[in-house]
Amino acid sequence: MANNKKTTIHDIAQKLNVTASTVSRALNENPRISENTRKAVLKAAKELNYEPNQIASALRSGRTQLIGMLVPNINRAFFSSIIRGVEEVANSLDYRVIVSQSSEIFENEESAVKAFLNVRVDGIIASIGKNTENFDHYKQVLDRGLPLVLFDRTTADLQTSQVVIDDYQGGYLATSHLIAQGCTRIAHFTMERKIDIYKERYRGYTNALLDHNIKPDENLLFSGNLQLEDGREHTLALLQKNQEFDAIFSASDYAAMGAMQVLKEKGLKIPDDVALVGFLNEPFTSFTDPPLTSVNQFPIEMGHTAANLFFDALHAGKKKVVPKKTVLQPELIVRASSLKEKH
Amino acid sequence: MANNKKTTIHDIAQKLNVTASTVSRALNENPRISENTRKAVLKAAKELNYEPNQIASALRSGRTQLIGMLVPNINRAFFSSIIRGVEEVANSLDYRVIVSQSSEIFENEESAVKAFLNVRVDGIIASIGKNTENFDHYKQVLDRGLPLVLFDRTTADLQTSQVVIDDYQGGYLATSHLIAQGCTRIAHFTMERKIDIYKERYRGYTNALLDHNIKPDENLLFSGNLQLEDGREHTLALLQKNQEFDAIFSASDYAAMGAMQVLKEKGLKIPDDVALVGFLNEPFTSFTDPPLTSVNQFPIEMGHTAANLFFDALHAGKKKVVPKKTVLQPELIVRASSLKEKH
DNA sequence: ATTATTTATGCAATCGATTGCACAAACAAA
DNA sequence: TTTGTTTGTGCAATCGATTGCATAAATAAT
Repeated sequence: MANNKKTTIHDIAQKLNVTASTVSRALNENPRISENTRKAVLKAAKELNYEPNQIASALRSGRTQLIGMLVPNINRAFFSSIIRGVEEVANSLDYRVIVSQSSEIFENEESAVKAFLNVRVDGIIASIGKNTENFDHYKQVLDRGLPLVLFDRTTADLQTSQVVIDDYQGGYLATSHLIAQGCTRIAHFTMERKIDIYKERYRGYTNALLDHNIKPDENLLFSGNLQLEDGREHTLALLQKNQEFDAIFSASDYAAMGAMQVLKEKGLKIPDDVALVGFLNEPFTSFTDPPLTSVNQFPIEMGHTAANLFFDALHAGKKKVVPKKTVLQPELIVRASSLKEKH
Repeated sequence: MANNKKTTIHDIAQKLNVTASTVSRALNENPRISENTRKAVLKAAKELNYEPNQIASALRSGRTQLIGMLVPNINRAFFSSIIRGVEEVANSLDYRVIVSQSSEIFENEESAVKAFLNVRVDGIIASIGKNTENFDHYKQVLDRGLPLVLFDRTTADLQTSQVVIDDYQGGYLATSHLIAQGCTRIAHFTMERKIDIYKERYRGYTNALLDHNIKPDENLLFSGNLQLEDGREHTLALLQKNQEFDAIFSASDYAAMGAMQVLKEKGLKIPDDVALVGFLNEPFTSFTDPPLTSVNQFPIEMGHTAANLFFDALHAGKKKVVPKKTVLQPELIVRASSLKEKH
């Protein structure tokens, strides 16, 4: 049973007294092959335990059925969920996903893209690193006529399809919700970056305030890295400056978590003294005490969308289509950290 | 600048009036090539902006520099961290990782392995699905002489390298710690599966009790799916049965989280009334209130180890080496949920 | 100076499938 | 019957790099 040599289309051809071309066409459902030979080929293929060599196929056809996927960090819930989403769609279409991470390091990003091109992936789905300002490696992808889809962290410098969530709307939803809970002095934790996402969340926050006739107060605005420690520091600063505040909207769940810790340490009640809203809907948000209200970005859906955009571009082929930009609507997941008793 | 046609070794060869063989050898640092031509080739390659076509190389050489990696779920912290670990080692050696998930469905596992073989990966690193009992697809991998490394969820049915953590030791550490905190009535949440890992944790639990002259009590043992809801149910059952207990060691953080919720709802103090220890060290464990003591499995290290075992097997080549089994030692991360004041 | 060895390169087959073009056979139209 | 189409296969080149074997040139040994 253990055929040591893998069987090729030539073996099938020989067995049936036809040529490899015929076998190849039969296997690829080419309409020019008669029903009889097609069946015979399929039967022989099964008997000989034939498995196609995708490498050989790829070399000749130029199609590897591989997608290169680049994320900043594989083991961040948001990104791993997006990978999952992409993988689901890709596998169902018999494509495979090669994953690399940049770890937010520009050189890694460059070399990963180069490696993808060397293995001749059929295209790339990527999220740009935080510190990336040069996009030549991505332009090479486009120059080769390969599909490139950017997600979450994108740039206007590249004319290509992208999928993002409506960060503005996320910020607006979160802030409006806090206002609806009766909060008027709402602090905001943000990050200053090239990336637009934080600016958008901030803009949503500001506009929500203005729409409800609340004047934004610079004293309530804090900029940092949005890690847990940053959240702690911002909150301590708020308390020490003796700033009056009754809510915090953090552009990241981690910083919100830091705030929660400090507030509890200081004996403040959440949400009654200070209501709290984060962003990302990290898995841990439902396990904190109180559970943390947050903005869901639907990462798996985002992965599906990215994959679909990818295949749209792939099937469009050479006829350059107008790049599509899909904006997903976020959802505010209200939990106890911001839900006050009726007032 | 935009060379539309990619340059090949033939272009380089032509430019230098040598043959493609020479160019190939020069690029692969074959010692039979003179220093001069090597340099000339390298220079010309750079000038012509040459990028190797790995597909062509793979077809001829039989080496794709691709590793197929199969996990139950990409977006589980434990697995995504292992992927990260594998990826770090692989990329540093110029290998790429193709990721697929089985979602614990046997058919997916089978077809993923088959797909890996079709793209001619150089080997596979995998964690077996919960319900997998037939290992023929993995045997095919071994039959082809390809390296196969199993991690975390393995089986004795396959003669191949594997890396696991010492689940027994994890269970023993956790339980001993609770005993050291003065607990004597320690409940255990486990799961009944083909997989050994839960049995081992349970065995560690039992032996730790026995070693401290505590008689295991069947009334304190609960079996389920170890999800949050299971933890809630088990805890409610404990309370309703009016079982005396002063600690819970759950084989999963999620079930431990369920226990924490119920205990708090019932007004019990953690750890003073009931001390709590989980397993996995999920990211959320440091964010609960109180933070949850848990057993760290070092997933990134596990990924590194799996990758190293993979490359060991790969370099060993045909000369079948004895499969290695690496057992990583887990670490108990003590947090407030189990740390009592001095007593 | 002649033979033996080493060094550097070329030749041509090969990996396994795909595909444009040619062509024979079968069938339809006139 | 003759010409025109359609249908089903074969031929042979091709994708781009690798590699066993042969060989010319350079060097060492006798």
